[in-house]
Amino acid sequence: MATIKDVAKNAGVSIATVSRILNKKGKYTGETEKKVLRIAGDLGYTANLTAKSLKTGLTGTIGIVINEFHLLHYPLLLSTVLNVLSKQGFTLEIILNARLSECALLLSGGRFDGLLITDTDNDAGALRSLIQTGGDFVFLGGDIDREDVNLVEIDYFQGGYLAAKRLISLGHTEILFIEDNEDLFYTREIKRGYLLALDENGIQYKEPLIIRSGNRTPFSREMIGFNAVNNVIEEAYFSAILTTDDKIAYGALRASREESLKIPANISIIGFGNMSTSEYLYPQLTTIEIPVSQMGELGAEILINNIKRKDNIVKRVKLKIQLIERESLVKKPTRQGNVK
Amino acid sequence: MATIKDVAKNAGVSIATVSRILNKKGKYTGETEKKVLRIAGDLGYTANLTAKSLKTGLTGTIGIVINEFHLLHYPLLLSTVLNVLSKQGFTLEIILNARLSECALLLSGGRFDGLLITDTDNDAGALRSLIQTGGDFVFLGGDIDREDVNLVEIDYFQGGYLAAKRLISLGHTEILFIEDNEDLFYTREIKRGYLLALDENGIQYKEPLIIRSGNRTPFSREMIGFNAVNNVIEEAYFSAILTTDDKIAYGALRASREESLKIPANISIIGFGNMSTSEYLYPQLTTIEIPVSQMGELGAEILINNIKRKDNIVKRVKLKIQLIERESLVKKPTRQGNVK
DNA sequence: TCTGTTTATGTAAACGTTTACCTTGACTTT
DNA sequence: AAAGTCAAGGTAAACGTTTACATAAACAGA
Repeated sequence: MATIKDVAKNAGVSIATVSRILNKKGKYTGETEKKVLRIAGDLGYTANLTAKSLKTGLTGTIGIVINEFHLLHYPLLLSTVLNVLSKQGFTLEIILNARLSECALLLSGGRFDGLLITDTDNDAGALRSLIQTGGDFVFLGGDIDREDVNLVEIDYFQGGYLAAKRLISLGHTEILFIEDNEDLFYTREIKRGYLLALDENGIQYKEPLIIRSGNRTPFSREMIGFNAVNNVIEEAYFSAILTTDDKIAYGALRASREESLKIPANISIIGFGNMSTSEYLYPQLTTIEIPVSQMGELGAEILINNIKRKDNIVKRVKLKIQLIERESLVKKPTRQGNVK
Repeated sequence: MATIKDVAKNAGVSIATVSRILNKKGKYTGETEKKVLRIAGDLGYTANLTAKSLKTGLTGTIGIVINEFHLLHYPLLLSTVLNVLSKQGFTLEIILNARLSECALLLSGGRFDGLLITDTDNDAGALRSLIQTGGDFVFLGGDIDREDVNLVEIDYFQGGYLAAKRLISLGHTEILFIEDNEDLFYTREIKRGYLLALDENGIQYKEPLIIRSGNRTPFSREMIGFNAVNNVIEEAYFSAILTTDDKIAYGALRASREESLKIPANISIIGFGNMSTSEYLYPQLTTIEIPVSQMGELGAEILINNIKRKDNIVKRVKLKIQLIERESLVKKPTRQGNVK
């Protein structure tokens, strides 16, 4: 591998001159420039980015910490973040399954100019040492208590609340709630919204109507929804289903159909996440749209601004959520009992 | 930021000793070890990985080049690659939209120990200079002519062939083929398989039955499928649909239903990719399963072996593909004409 | 007591860059 | 012609590590 030294020697100039020409900095004649560039080309010289980073203290790399990579919205999040970053000349490195307590090490390890942190654990001590590093980072969603860190979050609570309220306004009072991994912050938030809507409307929460799937279930999300409906339908009546993931809704839909229930005539259903396919489903799935692209874009922009301009104003954004009404949502049927 | 020098000074030892203790290499007493570790902790010392990389020539980072990030299977590919790599102590950096000609620079830039390259362009010159870097890389799929590079690929051709053959065996002769971006290698391969199956069975290919979506369509994949059916159904009869993506199939399914066609009674449909939700669709979608996890796993393992053991045996794997038969596939209906 | 071996630690070079500062020579100004 | 300015390019330190080699002390064997 040719180094700047080799180029300098072959061109008969000092390495300083080569560096200046390659970085287009400082003064040099067109003649030496041509010579150096030719030699560099002949030798197949490529600058060693590690050495450059060591000297300049900049790597051009952003790390993104992700723990639940299987989650519905991460592909979209990643791709929007990547787009913003690559336009600004940064690259993205994915850090899988890192606790918040490891983030301080990551940030001070010199490999990243900044960190995007998703769905992390709420660990006050770890957060404190992360702040102490003096490095730049932005949380994308998550259960963060402190007010003095950058955070772009999604109002999941509002999503659960809106969805449940809409169902109630259509006359539904027995609403089956099928939740995802209960360790996840967003799952808890959606449930909180659902329960508040019930409470505000004087609806008593009935026992088997909340399905917890446990935090490390071996089942797919679709299977969670499928099983939930199959299990509950024998035990209790419900006229609507609220889920924390479109995929759960797909499973619930299938199970309902297999019980010969007509959707949405017998059971209305609301998903979460608005997968691109949900609009084409039969029936088209009513769902909560979460502004994942916006979160990624904003987060990446805030981070880059912090890195480049070092403006230290803390940015906090809470993004609103939208209910997309489609075919799977109708008024509560007048007949009682799960019709077979 | 505390450096190894600070630790050495504070502990009253040389930086060599600190380095030895921190890396558990060479000899030292338990006493100095304790002292050094305490000081390092007090100072909040973290090793600078950039400096370490410069010295050792190893970064512990693998780059993965991805151009069509929106493709169905990349999330799964990424997550399996990440799993293999993180178990071996490597991290993954995503490089978006890099032509093959840029890969040589990436590999010799010193930032990566190796490169995984997906869906790249077929550029013989670029490939030659990539090989010349002497660095390690593995292609994951793609249109690679040369036999002397590592390649894990999926037999898309076989997928298209199998699917079409199965449709033909069920009596279908008018098969609507809806394809994705025709710039993509896998799209071309699937079509090649489809055409061979037609040919082998003496079926004349009929004009409007191949839908090309152009290479930079602004439409979603679902919309491509939806539009295709809507446009062709007025012009020509078909009893089966073959697509290059499950999402296209979702759109085609929806459009067929809106034309009051019963699926699969009137039209059989086969997707590509086996999305997790496709099993729960109504009707359950028959589809081609592509071994994406296996490709990622194998590719990552081959790359790591090359990096660690420097065994230079070229590895070439072509992974077989499987037809998953589900409800959306039946015999050709006896009645002619698109029934409304 | 001398020699040889082992152990713990220090010294300094090296990895490949960037850049502050210095030198040289040419050109301008008076 | 002296002094000043400027352009072009060189010198060498620095970034934070690792590690080959050197050194010194301790100890063993004779």
